[in-house]
Amino acid sequence: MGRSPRCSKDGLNKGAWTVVEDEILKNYVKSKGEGKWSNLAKETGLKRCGKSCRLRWMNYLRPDIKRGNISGDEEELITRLHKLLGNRWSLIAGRLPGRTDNEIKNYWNSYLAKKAKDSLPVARSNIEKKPVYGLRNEARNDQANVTPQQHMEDQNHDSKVATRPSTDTNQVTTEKSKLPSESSAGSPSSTSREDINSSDFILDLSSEDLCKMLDSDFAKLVDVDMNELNNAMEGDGGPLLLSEGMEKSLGGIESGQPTNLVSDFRPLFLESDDGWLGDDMDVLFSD
DNA sequence: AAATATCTCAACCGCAATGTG
DNA sequence: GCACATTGCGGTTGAGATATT
Repeated sequence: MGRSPRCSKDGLNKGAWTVVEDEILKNYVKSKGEGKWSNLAKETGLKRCGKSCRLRWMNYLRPDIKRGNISGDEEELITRLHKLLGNRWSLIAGRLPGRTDNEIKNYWNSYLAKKAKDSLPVARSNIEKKPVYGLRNEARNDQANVTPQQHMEDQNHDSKVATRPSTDTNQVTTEKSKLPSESSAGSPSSTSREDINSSDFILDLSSEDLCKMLDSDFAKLVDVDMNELNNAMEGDGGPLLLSEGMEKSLGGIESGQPTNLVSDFRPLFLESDDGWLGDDMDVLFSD
């Protein structure tokens, strides 16, 4: 599966990984830890670029990766997070223990995006249908003739740990301050008040992670908006208006009524004199 | 049974951010 | 401050599996 080797530039292998390559990579990470991907090839003689090694480790060889069908809860969480964050798959993956950004991205593109596009509610009846693919996966897993990779996979995931890897936290804390994409996959990514206030979503986030998310991303978002808003207010742009769709998604805001994005979000994202306002909500959070 | 369409997912690519000398 | 190397992310590709005609 996957792409076939296209070239052997610089003598590097491309395409599907072999069992031997996987073993080399795993052994290296075991002894040296993650991070020094470019050194890996030099020190082990593995004919793979660092990028490829990292990808293989992150998406496949990590011992804590969870395989199998996305559960209904996970699907709902993905949907909510995508609505909130857009196509920031690594950030979304950070909230789903054992799931990789690639896996979530694939799942979204192959299934949830269509659902979102069709504006279908997340109906259980549809979820029940999905196991058409789930059955396919199960059938694959049950196959007696598994590829060496699949075999390894099974071994790996039999012993998988359900806890989040420490890198997940790093993913959140080191996430770049990109704004949520609105152009992504034709799906809504506006930040809805309903989502922000959604108790189950909030409960799903640990206070630590949420604070990190807010500190790393939305605080910057607000900073940008503050500057841009000031310019817009004083310049030719006039009051910052939200699109009709965005207003609707924010809920309770009459269409056409000028909306001050900053003032709407400020209570949620900005710090008070005594610290982030969310601190007061910590009692609501659970880990 | 064969041809065709659809789906899945591992892997590649390009870009931007970050680190290093 | 600059140039180069490395890392990380999101978008995209395409082989193989499966479903449909």
